[in-house]
Amino acid sequence: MAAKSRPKSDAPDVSDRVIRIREGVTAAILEHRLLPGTKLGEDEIGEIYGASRTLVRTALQQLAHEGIVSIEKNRGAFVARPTPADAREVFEARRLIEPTIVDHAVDAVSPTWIDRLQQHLSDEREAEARGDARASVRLSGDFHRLIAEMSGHSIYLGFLKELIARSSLIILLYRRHDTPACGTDHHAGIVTAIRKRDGETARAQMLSHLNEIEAELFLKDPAEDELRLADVLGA
Amino acid sequence: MAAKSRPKSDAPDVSDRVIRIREGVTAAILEHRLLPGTKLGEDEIGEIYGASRTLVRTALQQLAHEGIVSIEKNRGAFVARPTPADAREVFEARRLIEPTIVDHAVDAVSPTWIDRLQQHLSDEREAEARGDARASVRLSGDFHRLIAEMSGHSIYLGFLKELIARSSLIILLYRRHDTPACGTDHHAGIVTAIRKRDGETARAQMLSHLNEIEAELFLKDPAEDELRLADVLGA
DNA sequence: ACAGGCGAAACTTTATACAATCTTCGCCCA
DNA sequence: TGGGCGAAGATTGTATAAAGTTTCGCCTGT
Repeated sequence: MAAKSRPKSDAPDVSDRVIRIREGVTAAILEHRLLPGTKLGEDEIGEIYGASRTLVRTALQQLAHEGIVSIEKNRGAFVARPTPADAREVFEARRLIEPTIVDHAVDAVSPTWIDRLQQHLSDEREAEARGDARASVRLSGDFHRLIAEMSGHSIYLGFLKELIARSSLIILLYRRHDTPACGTDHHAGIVTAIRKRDGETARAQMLSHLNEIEAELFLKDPAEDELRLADVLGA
Repeated sequence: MAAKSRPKSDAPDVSDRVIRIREGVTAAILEHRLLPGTKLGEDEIGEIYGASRTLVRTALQQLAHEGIVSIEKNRGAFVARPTPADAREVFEARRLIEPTIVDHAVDAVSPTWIDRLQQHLSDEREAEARGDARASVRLSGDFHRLIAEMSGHSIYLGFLKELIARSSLIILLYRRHDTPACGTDHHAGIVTAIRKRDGETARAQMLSHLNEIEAELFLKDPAEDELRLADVLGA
C-alpha cells in the first residue's frame, strides 16, 4: 500500500494512451529518426496511435514543456531546433548537475543497481557492435538517466531527463564529425568508480565525459539573425 | 525585431487566456491564498476566468508539470502537498543551482540591472513595513527569479521557477514559527555583493541564505504512512 | 514576365457534447 | 445501531464539431 496512489513519477495524470504517444515521439526524437524542424501534425500523429487530437495535443504540450518540441501559435508543433546558445546552457547545466547526481548514486550503490548498470553497459556494447546507431544513441542517454534514477532524487531526475533529451537534438545538430557512439568506455569507467564507492573519481569522470561530448560539438556563434536564415535554408 | 518571434520563455505556445489562468492560479498559490490540498475544479476556474474547460485543463497540466499542482486521474487537480522528502530535494537543488546563478548574475551586472534590484529591495521593504504578508511572500520568491533572469540562462531560469514555486508551498507547510518574511536583509547583502562584482561573496551569501530558510523548516520524517493520516486530519 | 492580391484548402484553436468514472447519500439488512 | 449495497449526482476523460488563422495556389493588372 506504499506505492499505490502515486502515479506521480513524471506525468501526474495522463491516460495510458497519452503516455504511449509521448514516449513514442520522444523515442523517435532521441533515436534521431525525427529531425529538428520536422512538423508534427496532430492528425498525422493521432492516426498513427489511434487517438484523437485531444490526446495528441496533451502529449505535444508536455514535450514542449520538456523543450524537445516547439509549438508555434496557429502553426503547429515541430521538433525543436536548439540554438548554439541553448546548447551551451544545456551542457553547462549538465556539468553542474550530473557530478552531484553521480555522487548520490555512489551513496545508493547496491548489488541490484550494479547489476542493472552492468546490464546496461553490455547492452550498449552490443548495440555498438551491431552497428545500430539508433539504439546506441538512445542507450547512451539512458545511461545518464539510469544514474539519475539510482540517485533517488526525483527532481534531479526530472531536470536531467529534459537535459538529456535536448542534448540528443544538440548532438545531432552540431556534432563535428560522425564520431561513433563515443561514450561507452567512459560509461564503463564511471560504473567502476561507482562500484568502488569512489565518489571523487566518479564525479571527475562524469565531468570529463561531459566535457568530451561538448568538445566534439561545433557551436558556431550566430553573428546576427543571419544564422537563422542559414538554418532555414539548410533544412 | 530581436524579441518578436520568441514566445518561448517558459510556456511555448498557449493563447493569452491560458497564460492568464496559469499566472492567476500561480500567484494565488505563491501568495498562500490557495492552500495545499485545495481542489481546483475545472468548471469553477473556467467560470472565474470566463474560459472553457479546454483552456483550464491546459493551464492545470502546465502547473502540474511545474510541480505545484497535482492531478489525480478521474479525481481532478489539487494544489500540491510536497512531502518532507520533496522539500529536502528542492532545497538541495536550490543550494546547487542558485550559487551558480548568482555567479552569472555578477558577470551580467549593469546599471539597469542594479536599478531593478534596488527597486525590488525597496518593494520588499515596503511590503514588509506595510505588513502585507502575501506580497512579502511573493516578492521574496521574485527576488530569486529576478537574479535568475539577470543571469541570462533560460534553462536555469526555468528550473528555478519550478523550485521557487515548490519552495513557497514547502515553507507554508513546514515553517516552524511564523517568522516574518525572513530574507530581506539577506537579499540586500546579496545585491551589495553583486554590485561590487564580488562573485565569491555573492555565492556564499546566497548559500547561507538558503541554509537559513531551510533551517527554519521542521521536516518531520514520516515514520510510515502514519504521517499521511495526520496530514489529512490536519487539513 | 512579374508583382500583388484574392480565395480556397488545411490546419490549429476553442467550445461543446457525450461517455466513463468516482463520490455521495439514502436505504436496507444484520 | 453499524455496515454494506446501490442509485443519483457531480466531475473528469475523450471525441467531435464549429471558429479562426495561416498558407499556398491562381489569377489579374501592369
